[in-house]
Amino acid sequence: MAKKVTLKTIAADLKLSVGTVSRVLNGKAKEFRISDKTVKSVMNYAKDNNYSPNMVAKGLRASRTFSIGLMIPDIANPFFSMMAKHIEKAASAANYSILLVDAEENVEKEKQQVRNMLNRQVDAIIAAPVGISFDHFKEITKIKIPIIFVDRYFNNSSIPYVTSDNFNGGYIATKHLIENGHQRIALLKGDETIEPVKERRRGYQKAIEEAGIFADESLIVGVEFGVENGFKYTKELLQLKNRPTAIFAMSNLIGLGVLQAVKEEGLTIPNDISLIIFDDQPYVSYLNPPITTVKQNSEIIGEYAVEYILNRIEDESYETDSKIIPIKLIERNSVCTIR
Amino acid sequence: MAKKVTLKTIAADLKLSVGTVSRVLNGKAKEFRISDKTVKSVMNYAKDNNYSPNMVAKGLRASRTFSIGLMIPDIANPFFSMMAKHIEKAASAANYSILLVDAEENVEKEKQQVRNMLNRQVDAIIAAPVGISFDHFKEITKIKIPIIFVDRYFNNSSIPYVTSDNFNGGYIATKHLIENGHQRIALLKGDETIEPVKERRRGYQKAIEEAGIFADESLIVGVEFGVENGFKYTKELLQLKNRPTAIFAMSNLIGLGVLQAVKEEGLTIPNDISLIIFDDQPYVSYLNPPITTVKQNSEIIGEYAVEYILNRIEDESYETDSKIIPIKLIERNSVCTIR
DNA sequence: TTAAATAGCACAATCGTTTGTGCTTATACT
DNA sequence: AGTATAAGCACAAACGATTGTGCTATTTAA
Repeated sequence: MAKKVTLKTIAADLKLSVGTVSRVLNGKAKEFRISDKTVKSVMNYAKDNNYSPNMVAKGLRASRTFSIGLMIPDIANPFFSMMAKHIEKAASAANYSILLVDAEENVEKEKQQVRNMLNRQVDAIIAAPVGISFDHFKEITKIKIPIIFVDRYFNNSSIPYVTSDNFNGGYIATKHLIENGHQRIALLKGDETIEPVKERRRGYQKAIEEAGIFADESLIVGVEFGVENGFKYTKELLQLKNRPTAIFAMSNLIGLGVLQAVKEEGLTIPNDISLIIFDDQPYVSYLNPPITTVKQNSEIIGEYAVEYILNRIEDESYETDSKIIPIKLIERNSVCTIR
Repeated sequence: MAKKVTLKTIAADLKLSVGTVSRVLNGKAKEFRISDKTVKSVMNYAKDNNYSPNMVAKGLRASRTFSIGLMIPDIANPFFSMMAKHIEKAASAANYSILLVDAEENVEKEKQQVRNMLNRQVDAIIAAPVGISFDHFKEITKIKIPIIFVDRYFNNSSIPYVTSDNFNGGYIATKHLIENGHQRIALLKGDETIEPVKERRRGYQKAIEEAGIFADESLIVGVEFGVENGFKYTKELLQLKNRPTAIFAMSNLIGLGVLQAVKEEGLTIPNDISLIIFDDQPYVSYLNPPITTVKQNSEIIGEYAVEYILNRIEDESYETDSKIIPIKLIERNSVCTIR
């Protein structure tokens, strides 16, 4: 139990004042004309006993902790864990640490933990919010700490966000299906209080309209992003007398549910039914068949988020518009051409 | 910019001393015989202005931050993100926060960030270490803060760990293959400086020996946990004049690489070659074919780790043996029976 | 030779808490 | 009436760092 070496212990051992030691260690020796001899001795002592500053003391004094709160609805979702990875990478490169919270898609935990983050004096918050309500996030802006939403966001809020081009994603996926002759295209969506879900749906609908296809509302189903949701509604869709020829799944998890249901029904993709999944994951190219997806760029999203945060921390008046990151259609073999 | 409400501001407004306010807020009013009137006024003021304590000040004073450092080699790996989820859940339930670092499988970053965690005065560390060296972790024990390894660990260290029953995992997977008539079973492994890799290999070898099968060393290949590694070595295995009839892949990512290579070679699983993957993931049952896997229980691993940490924090003398969590063979359709 | 300038530090306040000790005033006891 | 006892607080130190100001001794200038 080597006794902690602090400025105080250094000062005592060297018979200096803690102020002097602090200045030396912060490279302010010249500025305060500390003698070279003193500088040397402090430096050596620090190296030898490998002193390193107590960040919480520093944080208290500076009201600045060099930490960023990261609020994620489900860190086990590969989309989010990928994003988290890039956020952590960018943050640590700038000497910031990440305080991670998994909100478990639960608004109450989210509220409570946002509070906790503030009590811990994080310098900023990056969040993929869970639900509808965001009063707890508004409070943050009042306290004047930077915040940005990633992936999910709120339209009726002035808090900036970075997200994928969800509208275009919905549009090109649907259009791709239409160009391959599909007319009855099911949309298996998530919770529609979530903006990206609305956007993807808008894109879907625009493509349908443009093509002059009958917009059958009964083909638009689903209530959340999970596997079960995808499974359950696909089952229902497949019972329809006038069954869809293609399904557009709004998340990788929903896509997994679709796969299972289709399989259980003894059907095969793409022969019996085509499928496009929103969100590309490493494993989808190994599925049977490899699935055509809309690929989001979580790296860019993460990097942009911390870039914004960092700028905002340095300059309170720094402002940007929210950012929409382009998506890409990755064609594989889950879409068949009709007629 | 509502001015921060602190003990000081409360004390000033109520014309009390900060000490008194602190005691009231910490429920020590009786003990220090603070009058009911004072208690009421402080409580009300606190509610109305929703005071909540500055955790960094608290942390400085108490040398206790209620935070746990979580060091993960690759948070985007679904196995780790799942584990992280459970760790965060258990920790936050106990009012601890998680400081997350993605070491990027890089020992240097790991070292540096362990240091950072200590500077930030985390109360404990949970780590899935990256590599061979662990001097930076030994230092931790000297500082007397609790630490536990998860998944990966070091045998020649007294630091406790929770991990899967890797030996048995390797054993039953290989045995399952043998029972299905396989004699030439390839082992596609990760970096062998990692203990779990050694264990899985030992299990594999025991099964081979027990069965009295020729142990062909040329069937044991691979150097790390990534997709490319799985791809590259599978290609090589498939070039062999006397090709293996089965592959046992040591990680989900290696498994993906195997899949790709097998596909590129125009072969199919399980007809041309059988496959078992160590580590079950949600998507594997949707692969073509669904893959037989060895399932690890990341939930238990995560929960046990924080349980240990918490006990250790409360009681310095608390000790447990390292824990080996049972694994399970999940049979699907990637193993064919020979003869 | 004396005043001014500079070198080289020490001192103390501060950030927001917690906690040991001490100081009044009021009540109780004899 | 005089002294314990207790009630109800205030004061101040401490955690580890940063930073504005002040103090002393030496050097320089006049």
